[in-house]
Amino acid sequence: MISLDDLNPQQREAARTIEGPVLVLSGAGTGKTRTITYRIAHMLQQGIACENILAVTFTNKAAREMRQRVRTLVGKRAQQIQVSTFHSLGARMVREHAAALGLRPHFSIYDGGEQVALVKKALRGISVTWKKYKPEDILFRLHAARGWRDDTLTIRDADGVDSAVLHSVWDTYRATLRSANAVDFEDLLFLPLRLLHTHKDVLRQYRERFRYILVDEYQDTNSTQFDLLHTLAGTHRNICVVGDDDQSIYGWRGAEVRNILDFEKHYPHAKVIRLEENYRSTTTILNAANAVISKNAERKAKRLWTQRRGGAKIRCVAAVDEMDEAELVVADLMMQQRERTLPPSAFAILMRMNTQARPFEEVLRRYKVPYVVVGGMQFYDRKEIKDFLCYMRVLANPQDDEALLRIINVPARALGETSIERLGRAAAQAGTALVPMLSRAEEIRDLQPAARHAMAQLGAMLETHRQMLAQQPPAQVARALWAAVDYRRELETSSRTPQEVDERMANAQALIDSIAYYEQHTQEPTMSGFLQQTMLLNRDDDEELSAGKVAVMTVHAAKGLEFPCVYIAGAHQGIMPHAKSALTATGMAEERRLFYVAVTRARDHLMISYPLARMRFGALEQCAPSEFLTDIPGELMDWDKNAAVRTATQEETAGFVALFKKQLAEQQQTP
DNA sequence: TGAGTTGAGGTTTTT
DNA sequence: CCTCAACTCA
Repeated sequence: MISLDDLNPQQREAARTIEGPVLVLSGAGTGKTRTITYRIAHMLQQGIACENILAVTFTNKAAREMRQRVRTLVGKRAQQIQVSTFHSLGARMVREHAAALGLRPHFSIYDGGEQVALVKKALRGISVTWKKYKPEDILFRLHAARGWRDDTLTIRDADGVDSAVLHSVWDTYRATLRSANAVDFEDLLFLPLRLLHTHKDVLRQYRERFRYILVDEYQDTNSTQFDLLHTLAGTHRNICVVGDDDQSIYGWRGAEVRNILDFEKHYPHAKVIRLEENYRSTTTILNAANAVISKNAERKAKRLWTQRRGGAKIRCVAAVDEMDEAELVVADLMMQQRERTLPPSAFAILMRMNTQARPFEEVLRRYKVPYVVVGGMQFYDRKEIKDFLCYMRVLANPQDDEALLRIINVPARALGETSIERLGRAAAQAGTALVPMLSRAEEIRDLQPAARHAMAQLGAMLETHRQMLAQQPPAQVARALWAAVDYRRELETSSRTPQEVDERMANAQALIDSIAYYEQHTQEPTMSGFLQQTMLLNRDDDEELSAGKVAVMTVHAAKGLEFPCVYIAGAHQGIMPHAKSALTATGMAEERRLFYVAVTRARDHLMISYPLARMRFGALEQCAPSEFLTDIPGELMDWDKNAAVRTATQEETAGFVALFKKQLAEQQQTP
């Protein structure tokens, strides 16, 4: 049994208001997850059935955490509650109604990289070079212009891009997906929406089932996600959204802050609850954060406060260049660590871009400070993992031409560009996908005998294992195919050391293990089921890997996290705010929110740094301190040590750096 | 097919 | 400056 008395009055109000639309504005560190989980537990106590609750998040990690925490509150029956990401919910709906949406059951899901590849291909097809037209940009425009009813484009503002090009690319893109029996990430939201609007019975069924909807990080929803939620919540309007407009930092990806700002317009008479008591940071840090964010014009008024008094001042440091900045930060970090006997995991170094991490990595490595760069090369980004998954995709969905093209000559089978092109032409003529055409290689006239043979062999191998899939569990088939593929041969040519070969083989092996794991935890395991799940599960929980290490990451990656000691690096004009975003008012507002998110990650200590000059495009460039620094009241900051933030001369800073380095050297000698 | 060369471009990236 | 990708020649 849980008691809502454990919550503060506002949290309690949020947990207790079950019926009707509710907007919970939860500032950073105000116990959002706690409130949500208590709310769910309370709903169950009120007799609401598990299966009538739908909780939607953005990340798998958030979903997992929510499920876990509800479970500790209410026990095993929590498993019955549908807690999922937008995309996994969508994938499930698409899977359950594949036929109605014109898909065959074992459809593939194309990720961002493959979407870009398709756009490139389409552009090449109409001989448009993608110098001026960046594929990512085209893709963004296409998805923004797409209507969910059918796939027609409504281009309002082509803005420099030839709309005929957009239409042409779109047609090719859709046709390719269709013939590959594949969907892209956006389809996982669009197709459910279309389904609900075209099949009233299905709509009724989902509304009946999901009578209570809860949405996390609502400020990050895009217009499709909004429509989907709005459609599902249609008649009952039992929708509770939780979010913080001040932490909306994904506008560039299509997130609409307006969704949260206009919630009361979309849902008249909605109850609005503000969570403003912060349980994370010191007064100093919160006051600084409040000062920065209050400069934003359009926002839901709120002011974070805490019962924690005072706190250390925010330190501000200017370094000579980026390398010096890294030295200063790491030196300080090591001193803090010693003085306060904190583990490395108590520290985070936050930056605007991944590329800024380089000097920090170098210095951390030099001083043997354990660290992780969060968001670098991910497990699923590795070539061997992608190749493995493509082999499995080809098995599960023989129409998946993209997957086949990736692995058709990996390991090398002497199938070059021309042979592949001939295969493609023959397949197009026969009106079939590439995989079935492989087995009919002898029908392809102009093929070299060697290529013909290689194709027939590959086709036979794939066909054999595809048939195995009908009788044997997926992990077993995966193991068999992987052995037959002789991928080690590929690794031996592309790896530098024998250890690397073993390591990369082990990576692929780990995937086979995860198929086995999936089998044990799923009622009707299929290869395509595994793949669909895996495609949506990127950046795996590297929590174990990151335990006990200093976290180096972008501010975006740090959202939702907290650390006793935070360093914000590269806090200068051009980076924070970023020059490209500072051009528009909305961009600027988002940069400010980003800085706000960075500041509010800190529990106790915050140090902000920037280089006075940095190498850029080969030339040394002067850096001015971030304009956001001037918004922090002076009494909260400590910059008298170096006076750099106002106008440090090179000499002043150089002197400071020298002093700091000397201190560091002393530290090193007495470890 | 693969290594070497040239040239452009250089934000963030939950799924 | 440094990286990535397209192009080029052996």
